[in-house]
Amino acid sequence: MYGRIRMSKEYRASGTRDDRPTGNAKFLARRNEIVDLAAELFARNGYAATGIRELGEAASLARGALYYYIGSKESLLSEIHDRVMDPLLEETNRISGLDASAEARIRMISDVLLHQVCERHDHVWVFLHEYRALVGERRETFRRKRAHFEDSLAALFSAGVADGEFEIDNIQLTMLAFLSMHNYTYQWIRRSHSLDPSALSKLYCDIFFVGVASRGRAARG
Amino acid sequence: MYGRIRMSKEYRASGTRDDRPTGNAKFLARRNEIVDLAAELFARNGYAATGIRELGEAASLARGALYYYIGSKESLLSEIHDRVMDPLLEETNRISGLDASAEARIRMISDVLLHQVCERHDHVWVFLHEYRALVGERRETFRRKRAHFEDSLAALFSAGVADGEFEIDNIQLTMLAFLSMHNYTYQWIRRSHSLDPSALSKLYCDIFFVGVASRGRAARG
Amino acid sequence: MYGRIRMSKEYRASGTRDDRPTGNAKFLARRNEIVDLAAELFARNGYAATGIRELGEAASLARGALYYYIGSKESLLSEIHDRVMDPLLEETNRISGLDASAEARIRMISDVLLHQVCERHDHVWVFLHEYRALVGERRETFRRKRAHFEDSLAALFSAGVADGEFEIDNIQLTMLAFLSMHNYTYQWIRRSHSLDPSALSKLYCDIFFVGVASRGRAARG
Amino acid sequence: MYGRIRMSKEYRASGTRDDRPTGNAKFLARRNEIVDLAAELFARNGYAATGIRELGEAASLARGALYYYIGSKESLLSEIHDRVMDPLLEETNRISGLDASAEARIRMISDVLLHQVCERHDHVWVFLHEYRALVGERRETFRRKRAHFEDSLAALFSAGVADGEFEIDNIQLTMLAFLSMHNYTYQWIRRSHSLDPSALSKLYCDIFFVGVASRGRAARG
DNA sequence: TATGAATGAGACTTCATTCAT
DNA sequence: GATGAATGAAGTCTCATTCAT
Repeated sequence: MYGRIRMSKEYRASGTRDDRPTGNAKFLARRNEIVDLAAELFARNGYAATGIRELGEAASLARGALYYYIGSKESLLSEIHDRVMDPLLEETNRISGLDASAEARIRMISDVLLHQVCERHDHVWVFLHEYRALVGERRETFRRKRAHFEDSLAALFSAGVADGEFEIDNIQLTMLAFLSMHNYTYQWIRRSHSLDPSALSKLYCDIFFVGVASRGRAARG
Repeated sequence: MYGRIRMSKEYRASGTRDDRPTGNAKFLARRNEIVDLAAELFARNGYAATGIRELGEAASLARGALYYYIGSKESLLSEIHDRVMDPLLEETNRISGLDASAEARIRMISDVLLHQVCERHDHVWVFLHEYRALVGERRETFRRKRAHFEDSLAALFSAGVADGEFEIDNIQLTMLAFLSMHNYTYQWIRRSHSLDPSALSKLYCDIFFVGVASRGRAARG
Repeated sequence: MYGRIRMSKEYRASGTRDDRPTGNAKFLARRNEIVDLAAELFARNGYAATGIRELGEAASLARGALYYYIGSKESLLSEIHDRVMDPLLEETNRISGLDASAEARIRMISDVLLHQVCERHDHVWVFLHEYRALVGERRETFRRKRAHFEDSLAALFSAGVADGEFEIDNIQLTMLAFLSMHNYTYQWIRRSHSLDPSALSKLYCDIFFVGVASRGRAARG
Repeated sequence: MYGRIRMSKEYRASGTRDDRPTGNAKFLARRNEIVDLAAELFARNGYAATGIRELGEAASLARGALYYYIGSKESLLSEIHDRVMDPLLEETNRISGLDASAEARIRMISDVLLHQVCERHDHVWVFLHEYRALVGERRETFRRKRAHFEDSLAALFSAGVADGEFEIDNIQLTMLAFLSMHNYTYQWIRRSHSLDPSALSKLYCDIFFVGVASRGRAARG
């Protein structure tokens, strides 16, 4: 809240360069650790409720030193978003281009999604739960990437309809239903469940494509 | 020369009572308005980011007067939770006891859920998104109610399996899949969609019971 | 603190009369009860820490009605002071004028003091502990009365010296020592001690006039 | 868009540590100054009536920076208490163990007490007047120390009786009379009196052991 | 007589962030 | 690379008091 009013270093003079050694390997390694820690704390306690002091303590770093690495609290949040969104988009693009049935490709994306949810649970939590704390340009960038992902997914459903694989009235809503089922998973899954993401993906997709009603399955035997 | 020592309500000697006229109709009406306003602001800006001052301005009430009505910020949050959870539990209990097929009863609950999501969108947003800001006893109460709801839902799926209506391997996960699809809806639905909740419920349930794959539907005629 | 800045009714327009029926018997009786309650609460929790709300609850009176009786929080404090100081001064004046030895008269004042401390413990606590919360004219009035009392007491010690009863180097300090011993008693005495004030007075005065050393007493047989 | 959720230190997850460098010399020196200032303000205006803002102004420190040093207002009060009680207990223990008559040792304690009252008047005022503002564990700790001190003093009076030095009926009450006389001194003494604490101690003790009555002294001459 | 609703100042405290060293 | 000290705005909440009804 404060950071929005006071002009932070990162917004200072457009065009001036940050003096942080963004290319240095040791710097990046340490920064990575800090982002991981931040994701953990933000996921556990919430972004707003997690103080910079707390993060410093977790990283065994005084507040001043911490800022050397992070720039600002919000840039940390932003980085966590990128770490989820960027690999997801890459995979989605790759899968979309594969020569496979729409269902097969959607199943692959489901698998990717749930692997992320399970294996990078902290990051995904922050990504799905705290995105509204991003403001300005960062928010817009994130919104665009998200829209791109949803469009790709919707395109696969469209393709399935075009190929006669699916019978769908409302592509957009169906895509959102699919995504909802996957996304909300971050709320109740815990690593301790030691749930196999691929098994969960199969469960979701079986429901989505075939349903749970017996006569349906039986008839299809 | 002399000042005051503040004593928070939490520490006030037991036996002292709040002077708010909890039974008065006008008081309750005004309080209702304020809770509605709070739900709107919490949903739009987030619970943590919404200040009491902001709420006071929205209610055209000085801060002191505001507290006359609300008790505390967290009690406001708690009330919003109750307003979602209590009717939901009541309906769920009623529906669970009906003499109807498991599928029919689950479809009814889906309908209730989505009506809430659409028509009390602000409250539901707060309920689903900000529950972790509750602490202590309030949090525990809420957790219990939520577990009770999930158990009721799981019981219906179990009943469906017992009656041969459904083929389900993992009741708990299937219930969670069903709930995930519904719950996450609060994230993307907007009243402006002017979406019919019942139609959306039907869409979700058709997917859930029959799936979207064409051959499935075809086979079933 | 607030009352010092905002102009309260009692200070409003000099010359205008308060519209409280100060002569009405029922009014005065109720007011008396309230002052007693206030003394109890102020003594137990401290003046600053006792809220008007608390007092209202103790009196089963809404805040508005309470103000009808009390005028202001500080006027309550002032009244408690008067209830201790005024009888004390009266008694002191009476005793000072008696035809008796200085020691005898001082012993009588000691007795009066300790009866007050024990029997009006709440009022005395407030009187001795919270006098600094009085401001302006009230404070000055109180200070004057107190000085008058101390002067009367010092006069008795002087008389004792003049009569050859006492051997004292510093009258003022000796008077203060005497008063200190008595006054501080409010800190540790409790009604539950069911201590006889007269016995305590005798104990104090015996110490003060004869001391506790054995050879002294022995020598005096 | 997003704000913070405040978490008070009291509720912070155990394991997190304060970031105040409690071992640093410069930090401690500055802290000392602030505690001294606080004692002065608390003594002059009362604990409840002294605001943190006021203290900050006196220390030429913004409120945020002030909290860096003090932790909380009550911890300041607590520290002031310790600064009085701890040396007092230490001295009392030392003196109690000396090989001297009970009267001699009691006179030493009287001397220590009055030196504190005169030379650390602000601290002692706060200690004797505002102790009830301590709550919870702090209050209990303080109460225990105080009881320990009183027990030590009572033990000396007992020893005096056992050795035939004193004639005392009620040890406890006599000890309290002695203490009352000393403690209440904080109320009327001012540094401006430039009173010699040792002289005052002698005055008190002479009264206490021998009394002020002439025939007593004469008889003992 | 009594009440409920309102006021607005001010209480203590925490926050993200900066900067000289 | 790192630290400790500082900032100042904003946070939630309580207070004594008033006044129309």
